[in-house]
Amino acid sequence: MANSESRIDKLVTKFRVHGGRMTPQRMAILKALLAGDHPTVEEIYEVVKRDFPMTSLTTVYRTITLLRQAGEVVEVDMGAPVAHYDGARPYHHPHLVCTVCGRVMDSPDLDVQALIQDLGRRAGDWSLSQEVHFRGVCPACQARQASDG
Amino acid sequence: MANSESRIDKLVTKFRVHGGRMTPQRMAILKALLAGDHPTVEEIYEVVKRDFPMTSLTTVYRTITLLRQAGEVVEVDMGAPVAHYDGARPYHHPHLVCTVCGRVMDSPDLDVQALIQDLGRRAGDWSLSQEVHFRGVCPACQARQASDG
DNA sequence: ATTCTTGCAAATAGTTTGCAAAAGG
DNA sequence: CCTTTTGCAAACTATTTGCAAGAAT
Repeated sequence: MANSESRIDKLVTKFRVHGGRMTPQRMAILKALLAGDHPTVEEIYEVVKRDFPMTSLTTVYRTITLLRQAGEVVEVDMGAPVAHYDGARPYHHPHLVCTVCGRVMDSPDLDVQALIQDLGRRAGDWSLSQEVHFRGVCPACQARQASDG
Repeated sequence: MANSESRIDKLVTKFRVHGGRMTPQRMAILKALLAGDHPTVEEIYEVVKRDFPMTSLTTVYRTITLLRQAGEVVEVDMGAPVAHYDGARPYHHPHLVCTVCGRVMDSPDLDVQALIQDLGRRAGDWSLSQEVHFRGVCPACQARQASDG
């Protein structure tokens, strides 16, 4: 947990530096964001409510929005139908998204630099980021599909 | 237009084969879908209304849903905030999505087969499709950003 | 004729916003 | 104290659905 400890510290600092205030709600949201694996707003909300039951969904939305604006959280939204958030690696990088359960996973080590540069040029000079989304079926859902009908 | 003519024919056939009926609304929607470049439901609706003003948004949604179920239309949805549809190439393939204007473009020729197989295996046996989304800024929006502030 | 399709209006789901009360610095 | 943040309720946007009227085969 040493990693997420220091990441928490960085996020707390971020709030103060930008004139923001550190509230119990925000602290709980930061922890839940980092504890989960690409959680949705709803998932963060559920975790936060355990320790801090009076926190509202609205505040989770607002805090995530703030962190996104500060460049400390990355959104993974394939519109299916809810967005997931990555607070651990707040820079664009490739993700795998399960089309069955919606689960989001960081891509294994993959260098897309050369690929997106070549692709962007050939597309007529698009400036592509490393925000690349792959879609497919995760192992758990494959197993479920095999055992069901 | 010989291409989209035959594609229209294929879609019309698809409706009849599956016991569906060909209505003026559906015909207009098919044409608008193929005439546009990755149009949204709203864009299809606007085009359809020119020739067939009494068509409803609901019917556009329902027709697109039907075509998706029949495997004749592919959805490109990065949740930002509306989905775009590709009726010309109804199989999964890479797309470029502009993070500024939302425009969707087919990827230039790109063989992702080897990439997704390697990636899927290394991710712990995900079964990845060729539905790959790259995000970036299109040339038009780059120019606009350069000339604005 | 019978079944499918349509249009409307209402429902839904996720997210955002206005506002007065509460809390941080 | 003064400003920011919160929680609630209401607004909003994209999409879906129930239902009676209308159209296709």
